[in-house]
Amino acid sequence: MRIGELAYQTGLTTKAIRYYEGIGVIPNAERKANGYRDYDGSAVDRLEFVKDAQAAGLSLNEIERILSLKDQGESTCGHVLSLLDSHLADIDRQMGELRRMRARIVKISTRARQMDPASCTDPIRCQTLAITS
Amino acid sequence: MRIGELAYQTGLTTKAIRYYEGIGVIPNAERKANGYRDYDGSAVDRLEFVKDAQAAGLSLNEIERILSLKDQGESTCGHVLSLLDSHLADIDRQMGELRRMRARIVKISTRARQMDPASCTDPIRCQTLAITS
DNA sequence: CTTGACCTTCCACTCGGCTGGAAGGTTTAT
DNA sequence: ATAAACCTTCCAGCCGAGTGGAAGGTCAAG
Repeated sequence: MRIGELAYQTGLTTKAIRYYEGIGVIPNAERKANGYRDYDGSAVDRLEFVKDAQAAGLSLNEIERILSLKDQGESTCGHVLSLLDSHLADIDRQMGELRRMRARIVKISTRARQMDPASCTDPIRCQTLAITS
Repeated sequence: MRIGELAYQTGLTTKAIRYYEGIGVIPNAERKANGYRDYDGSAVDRLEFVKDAQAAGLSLNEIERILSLKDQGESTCGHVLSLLDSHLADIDRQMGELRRMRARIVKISTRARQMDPASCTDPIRCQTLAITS
């Protein structure tokens, strides 16, 4: 199958597929006599894996690591699972950050809304945002 | 005060301060006879405002909008508050995304751990990540 | 024979928030 | 006199995940 067909089947663009090949997420494609890339069904599987892994929040770099381990025959799902675990920790960290940011904004808003609006015409002087904790 | 002193007082780098000036977040600095930038105390206030607004998750672009309104004398804390509100919505959206991602990873992990490890040596075939919902 | 739909490569650009370095000018201390 | 510690400008590059376009090759249908 040619790259356009593969793109159609996976829902990716041909650009993205070539990009993945360029950065090593998928191996260099076989070529037909005319130079066109030639894929078989396993390419679809591999790209679906890439998509699922991306949807789980893994970067292309992490995905490449998983797949290169696999290509060396060394990978087990254990590797993937430990990567997912560390990703889970990362997500929790990000959520904590967002929660802190949210709390800060709520605090600022609440305080600002309680102020006398007449005395509050300059956002720097009225210190709307000036909360450090 | 020169830019190095301002950087020291605000905890920013001189590079960052010049960058902020370049993109209009802070106004063009006064210059001394030798061409050096010359700041007064209000620059510290303004940069502290920028830092606080950044810590609240606003982009430099949004901060610039707030400050340019303020510089035109049109800004009230009301503007800032409505910006913060829309930011709150944005944070909630991001948190929802992270929650969904987290749930997906937990689901994948749980399922994968229940599989027979012996039959699970290829992350593509064992479909560790193949969850679409 | 030409049109259109494919395919190829390569280079540039996007977003945001800076940082690094080169090449030069100024001030202060020794 | 000279070193160091400032300052100036401008240009380049980083991260990630691609997208856009140019210039050209290939193949099938009408």
